[in-house]
Amino acid sequence: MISQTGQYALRACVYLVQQAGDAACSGARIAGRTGIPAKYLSKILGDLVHVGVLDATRGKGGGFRLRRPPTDIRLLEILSPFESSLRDDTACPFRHGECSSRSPCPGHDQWRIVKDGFRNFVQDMTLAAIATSSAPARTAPLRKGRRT
Amino acid sequence: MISQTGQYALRACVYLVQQAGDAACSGARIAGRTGIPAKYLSKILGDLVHVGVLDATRGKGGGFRLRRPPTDIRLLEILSPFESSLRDDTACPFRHGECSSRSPCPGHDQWRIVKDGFRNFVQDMTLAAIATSSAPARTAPLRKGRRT
DNA sequence: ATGACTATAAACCTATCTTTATATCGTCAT
DNA sequence: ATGACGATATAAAGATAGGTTTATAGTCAT
Repeated sequence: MISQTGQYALRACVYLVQQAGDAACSGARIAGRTGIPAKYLSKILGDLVHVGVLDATRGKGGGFRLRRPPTDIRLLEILSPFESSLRDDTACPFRHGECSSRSPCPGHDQWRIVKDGFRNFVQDMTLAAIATSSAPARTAPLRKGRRT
Repeated sequence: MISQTGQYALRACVYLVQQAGDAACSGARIAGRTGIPAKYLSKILGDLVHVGVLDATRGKGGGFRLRRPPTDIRLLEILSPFESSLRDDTACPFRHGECSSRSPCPGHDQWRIVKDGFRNFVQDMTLAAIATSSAPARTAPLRKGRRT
């Protein structure tokens, strides 16, 4: 449901939150602790720099760090560079072309509940919420069935 | 959320239900009507024969047809040959190893609601339900949050 | 009637292209 | 010089296409 790459991105960011605060964290270090293949992770982290989730500083003592506080980063932001289904609104999987909200195919509504469940999850859940080992700390309540 | 291939499989089966009943339908015909690349579809349909969803007869007048009544076929059956996430139970996307139902990470429960929503959908929804153009005709009610 | 021919259609095998996952090398900062 | 990011190449998987083989059913001449 979430691609390997997407999961790597999430896990790396979670680690950065836990490693909290001060110094930057090298890619190699994150890879070691999270069990993600080091070289591949470096590419992923690079993408997260491009979209503005991470900051990178090179050279000795450099590494990656979150650009904004984790309470302000939604999972959607971390995942969307890697999950095409989150970027372009995928069409109805049951019909060829002619299936919209206006003339829905059977199953359309039920499917949207599922799809929206996923989308709302990554859209409302913050990085802080999944990283803090304490209480759920849900910043925004999950609302279901929001119509598009 | 559902792979291209999985969507093709669903759409082809839906077409077979609509084309209802009697004669077998050639792969080329299905491809033409559903807009699915013909050669690729033939491979997909072959897979669906292997798992017992479809019957195939060769030669003139041959083609594909459903092996069982569509009210008896769950979407899960059609999708599982193509969606690895439906076959092997994917682990928690937020943590490395140590995250179970017993010691859940934050976000674990919310994520399971989303994941179960998807799984229950494909598990409960029948092919007939998404193919009949009339009322939803939901055979089994969707239950949510069933714990594993 | 019956064998041969032909049209039809699935099955199979391989080749290409795109996306995803991974490794190698180069570049920059201290 | 060394630690660490960055861009580029390779590998594997998913998606697509081409062509050949095999099986079946109808047709047609003898």
